[in-house]
Amino acid sequence: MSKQYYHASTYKSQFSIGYLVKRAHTMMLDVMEPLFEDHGFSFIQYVILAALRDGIVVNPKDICMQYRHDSGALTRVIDKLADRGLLERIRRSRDRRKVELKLTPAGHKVIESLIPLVVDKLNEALADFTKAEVQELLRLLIKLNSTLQAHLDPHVVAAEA
Amino acid sequence: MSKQYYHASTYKSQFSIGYLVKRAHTMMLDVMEPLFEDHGFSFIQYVILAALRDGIVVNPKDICMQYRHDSGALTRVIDKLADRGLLERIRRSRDRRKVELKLTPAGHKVIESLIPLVVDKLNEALADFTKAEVQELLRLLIKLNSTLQAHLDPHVVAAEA
DNA sequence: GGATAATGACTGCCAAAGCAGTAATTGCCG
DNA sequence: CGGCAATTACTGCTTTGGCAGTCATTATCC
Repeated sequence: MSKQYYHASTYKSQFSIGYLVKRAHTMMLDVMEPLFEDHGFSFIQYVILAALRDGIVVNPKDICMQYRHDSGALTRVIDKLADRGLLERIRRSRDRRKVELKLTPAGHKVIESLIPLVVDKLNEALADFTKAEVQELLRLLIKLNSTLQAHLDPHVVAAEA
Repeated sequence: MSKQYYHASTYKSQFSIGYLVKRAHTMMLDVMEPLFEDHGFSFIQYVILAALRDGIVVNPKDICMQYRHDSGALTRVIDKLADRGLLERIRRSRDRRKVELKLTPAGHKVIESLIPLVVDKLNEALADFTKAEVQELLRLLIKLNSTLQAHLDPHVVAAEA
């Protein structure tokens, strides 16, 4: 059905998209995590603040799915951020099962102070790239992600009803 | 010093290389992990077997650095794989601090049986890509990784002594 | 409309990762 | 050569993530 770029008989991890993505992610963590720890935040805490800032997530459930974080563990992380006054939980009457997460002014201030540090590191990581290469890498990653997303979603693929 | 692709004032996570790589990694896990669990292996166990198969790592230390896995935690994972007879620890006289990990025939058999499953999923994930796109994505990821690697290594960059 | 299933956040328990410290071995430098 | 720092694997303890189950709320279906 799908074309064969990889073949079991010739497969080597070194040229696997999976391996290369994992490796990139690993090294990104190595670069980024110290930034946040210096400011008293774990990586997942940064991720949550940044995702809220940019509207990537609204509810805890969104974070669980987007970042593959356990629901139970997440509750406790959010507790800590809320205790520090960086975000608040809001129960809307629309669907009272859901909790809407919202950055407080203090939360906004924190995430905005971290962004420049991240931007610097990203620029360093891309120092050898031309502008066209960066754009192409972005395009291909976005394409890969949308394919993976479609492959994961139980959503309807074909036409029906 | 380094060119500015990202700027703090316009930064949005959605177009961050870091975010996109993390997202791809997350979804790869969502796709791959069930494969291994069905066969009684965790993802990290698969990673270790595959890395040994392809010569990416030799010692526990290699795994720690390559995959950012805690040294202590890793000892216990290796214990279990050794208990199941999939790999063995060898002390060479060359440097007796190091432990060389080696797949047993049973270990080889297991990893070879898992590879086709991985290959299938990778091909599905790349179904919408042209061959040229795949090659370009590989090239750019490898380039990104080598830049990150250089940035992380404490090794000497400039000329000296 | 009312029973039943599904959803979302949360809690308690267990397994795994992260941290610090230990022991054995090796590299380094006078 | 001899002392000290660095490296590697490993062990105990703490923190965190993963899992199962609960409760409240909403959607579904007869």
